[in-house]
Amino acid sequence: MTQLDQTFAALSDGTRRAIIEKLALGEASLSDLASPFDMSQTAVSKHVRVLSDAGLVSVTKRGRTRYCSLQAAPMKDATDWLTTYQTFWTGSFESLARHIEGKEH
Amino acid sequence: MTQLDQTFAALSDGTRRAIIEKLALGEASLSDLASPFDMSQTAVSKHVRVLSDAGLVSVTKRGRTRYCSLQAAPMKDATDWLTTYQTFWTGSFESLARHIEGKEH
DNA sequence: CTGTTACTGAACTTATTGGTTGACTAAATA
DNA sequence: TATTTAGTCAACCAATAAGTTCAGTAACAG
Repeated sequence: MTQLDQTFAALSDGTRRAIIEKLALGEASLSDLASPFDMSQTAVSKHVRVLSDAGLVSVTKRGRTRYCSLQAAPMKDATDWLTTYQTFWTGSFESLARHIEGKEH
Repeated sequence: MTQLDQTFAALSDGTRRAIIEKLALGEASLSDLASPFDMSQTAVSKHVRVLSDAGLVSVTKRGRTRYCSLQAAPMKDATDWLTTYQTFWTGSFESLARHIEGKEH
């Protein structure tokens, strides 16, 4: 699994995206993150582990509480990959073809 | 699985991203897509199936050949999700917090 | 008509995912 | 000190993913 693989895989689950959305508002503890969901805290803890393995979230322990916060870099890479091909999706196909062919020599 | 789940899951595999990169240059047959990879054509066919189930690629049959081409909409949704939170990653946290809180009333 | 090419489908294997429960450690509180 | 709270870890389960092989269909080429 490459970094990009892990990032997109982490984003492919609605629970994990909801966690990211909440963390975008600021740091949160694991129990804060878990409370809205209809699943065990262990399950949420596992989702956070997936996010942190992918480097999207960092976890720091203060007392008995773990605080989670977002990490920018890997998600920026995913955004960059998508926006490169966005050129195609928005219709300016020819310029993208030139862009990609340009990389190959 | 929601549409966004499927889109991100489809993008989480390097082989599938390579297929998308090739299709960004234009339509290609399944055998064209399969040839660069060190795996069976059946495996590549399955990857294309994942992409087409997610709506990222459309397949049309002409004669005995299947031609694949990119579909914009679902990937744009993924890009949109990411760029919403990009506001955070690029550092302008306060404005994102206002943006998200604004959606909730 | 015969052979080859372009695929699909079914059956199978192995690994990973997303969830559970129960037992545990560590920190705060009464 | 005793209890609750925050969280992890290990074991387990069912479902899915990513690959394989083999057999088959459909279309083109000789």
